[in-house]
Amino acid sequence: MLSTRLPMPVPAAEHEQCPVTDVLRRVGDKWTVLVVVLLGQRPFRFNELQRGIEGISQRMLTRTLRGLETDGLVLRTVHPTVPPSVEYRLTPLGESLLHPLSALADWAVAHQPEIAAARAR
Amino acid sequence: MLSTRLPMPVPAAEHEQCPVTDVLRRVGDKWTVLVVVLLGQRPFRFNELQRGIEGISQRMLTRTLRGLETDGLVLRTVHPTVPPSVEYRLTPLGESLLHPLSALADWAVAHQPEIAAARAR
DNA sequence: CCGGATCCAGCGGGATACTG
DNA sequence: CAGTATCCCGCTGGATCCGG
Repeated sequence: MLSTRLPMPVPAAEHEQCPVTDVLRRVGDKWTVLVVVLLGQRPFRFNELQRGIEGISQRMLTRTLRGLETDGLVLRTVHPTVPPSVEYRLTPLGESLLHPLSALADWAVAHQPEIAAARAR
Repeated sequence: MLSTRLPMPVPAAEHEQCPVTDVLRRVGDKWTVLVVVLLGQRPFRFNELQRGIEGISQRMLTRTLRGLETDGLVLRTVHPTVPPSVEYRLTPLGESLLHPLSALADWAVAHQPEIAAARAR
């Protein structure tokens, strides 16, 4: 996709709505990764998730889950009981994201000391 | 790190300054990935980079490069010529980031159709 | 050529209160 | 229980001008 010499500029159209940047910005927000990791363990109910993540507000948990649901990474199932209970689980697509995500997570953990050392300077 | 049953909430201290989230937010910003990918090809000079990325402003290119430099991912070399020329290149740490990054990029490209389809609904 | 300084619009994200 | 509706604030990122 990108030539080795790059004589021409990367056109805006190519990175303005680039799927890579798109995914990275989604995953780069404050809570998404944490939610995905938790749902990677097992399905969760809404309040269960909120109790599971210290510091997240109802609003942000809702927004995060809606975003993941919109992208087809999370499946939302409403059980019409009283009181209602809603279950969230990763879709196969969501589970497939866990692999490259944990690869980057491993990199982050492995090189954390180098990054910290660089920042100290 | 995370138990399989999660009886206790993920403490805020564990994700407030988590190295994984830290890296993801850095990489999730608007221009960083693009710059890293370009520098993964060969060293670049400042204006050369700016011409190479359509739409980036001087300010944002500077900020992006400073951030990468601070984290030890990019090396900045000033050649004291007139006019001055500054060369940017990836450090070994920066190059090592390319691998997990491209893994996630590959995932994004591969599943782009599924995500687009999910969003359409 | 390579920035720094300043100003400003937009969005991410938190707190709180209310509802089916 | 599982949200929605408001309000508000800080930070990201863009535009512009200035300086070594």
